[in-house]
Amino acid sequence: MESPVAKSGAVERDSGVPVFRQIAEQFRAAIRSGELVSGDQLPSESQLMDEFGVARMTVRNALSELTAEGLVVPERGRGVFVRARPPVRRLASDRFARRHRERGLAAFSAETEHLGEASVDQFECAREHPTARTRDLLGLRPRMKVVARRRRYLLDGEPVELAESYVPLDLAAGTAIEQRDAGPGGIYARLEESGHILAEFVEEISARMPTPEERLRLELPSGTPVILLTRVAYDTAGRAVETTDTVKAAGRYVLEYRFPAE
Amino acid sequence: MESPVAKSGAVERDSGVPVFRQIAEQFRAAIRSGELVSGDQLPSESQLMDEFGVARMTVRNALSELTAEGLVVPERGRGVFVRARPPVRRLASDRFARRHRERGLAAFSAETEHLGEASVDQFECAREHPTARTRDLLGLRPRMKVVARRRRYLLDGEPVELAESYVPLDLAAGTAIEQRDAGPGGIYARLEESGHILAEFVEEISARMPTPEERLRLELPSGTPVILLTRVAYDTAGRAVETTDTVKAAGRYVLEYRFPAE
DNA sequence: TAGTGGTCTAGACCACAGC
DNA sequence: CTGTGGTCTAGACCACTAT
Repeated sequence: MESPVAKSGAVERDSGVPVFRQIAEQFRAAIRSGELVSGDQLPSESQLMDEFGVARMTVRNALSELTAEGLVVPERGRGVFVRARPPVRRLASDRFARRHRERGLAAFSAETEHLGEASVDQFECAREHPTARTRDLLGLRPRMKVVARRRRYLLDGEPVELAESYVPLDLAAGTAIEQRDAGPGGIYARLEESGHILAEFVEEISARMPTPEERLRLELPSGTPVILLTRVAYDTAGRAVETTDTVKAAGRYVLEYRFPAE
Repeated sequence: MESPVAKSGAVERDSGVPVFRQIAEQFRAAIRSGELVSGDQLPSESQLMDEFGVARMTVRNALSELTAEGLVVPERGRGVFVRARPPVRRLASDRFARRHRERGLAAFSAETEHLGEASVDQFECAREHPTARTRDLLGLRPRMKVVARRRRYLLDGEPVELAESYVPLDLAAGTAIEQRDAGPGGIYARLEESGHILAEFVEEISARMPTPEERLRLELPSGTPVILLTRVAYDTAGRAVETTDTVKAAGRYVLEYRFPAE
């Protein structure tokens, strides 16, 4: 394995800066400068031990720091590679416009129409008691139930998003909202058909590290955070008629919002 | 150190699940269930070695996994603690409303008016050539310069946000935009005074792990991502008159956007 | 001074990828 | 088969915190 870093492999033992951090910094610099690009292989651990004259743990410490930063991805039996940056997907805030529903597109389809081939490979639907948070978002009284729709979305066969939608039971009972396929235009279209014309969406965005379960289901490399997006839909009477929690792989998405300066 | 996990400290050596991961999972469960709460101290490394009958590296591996997930924070010479969750700050999308400027509040002040005492402790201002990305966002021709304002914002004395704003030089030259204190209402107020009435904002949001420099400047514990927010301000003529890149500690913020269902 | 986490060494055995 | 990263052991010295 030839690496620009390998040749200049030198660390100061008594500089006060830990050796493993010096090694990590050399690779950080190489990646920043473009010397190493997406998919490039780093020298193996044993090569790095030789080149820097350190123990294996020191090398692994350096590599795990880079892994935690999301810069490199180790592959068992193969090597450590500079992380490939999948193309970024842009979600514009008009993605729930009525014109999309009128063309028969559900929310996720409208979002991703130009981004790839969308599909759902995990789906659960149930009537249940909402969590306190969901109850607050929907403005429900205690003991009222909701219809919960949980699903995993794929784009071109790769998992990109986990979503959980909740609709108050009195609005969803017996409708296509309780079916796997909620019909053309999705659940928003069904809600409007039953007289709840949508007036406003409120979205909340935050980010954090994924839970182990989310890392598995979204097939995330370590060192990559998730974006949490919660949307609440209000009808023209000001009632919250639906809320969706989504977990997206950060770095695969950019969210865009436009708003007037008033 | 008494810990609920410590007493049930048991791992299966040949279950196929790595021992360090089993140890980590026990603490994850304890934190999830509320058995361990913010600020609680975990058993020390040597206690964990005894309780689980493993080597120190195995214990440290478990702890570093929890650290990378942002669940715990090690403190040198003191111990490992369940991470304190600072209060979440909500930023509503009306935070740039003209009414705030008319009250003399600059953007950050309007954002954070109810959240704490805002201040700036690092400031740089320079005329320079923009990066390709900034030039695109502002729709500038090559070789046009911008005024760059870089600063670090504090809330109640704690760093919460890094911001870099860019204004085309022809709009900023000689104005208060080049001063540290851009005056009442901030740079948006100055732009409107010079005839560029603001019409629309476009914000882009993404998230990633911080660079080492960002981690230092924002005093972030490891295992906590940052939210990147880029805003472009357009005037009534449709010209991009300003753009700001901000880096926020995720987990300290929730962003909120409201938009009509159209 | 005793206890904590931070760094580092020098080994070992394993599962997995690729030839 | 060889080389890779994944896991684990058993030590060592250090800087820092608290008492």
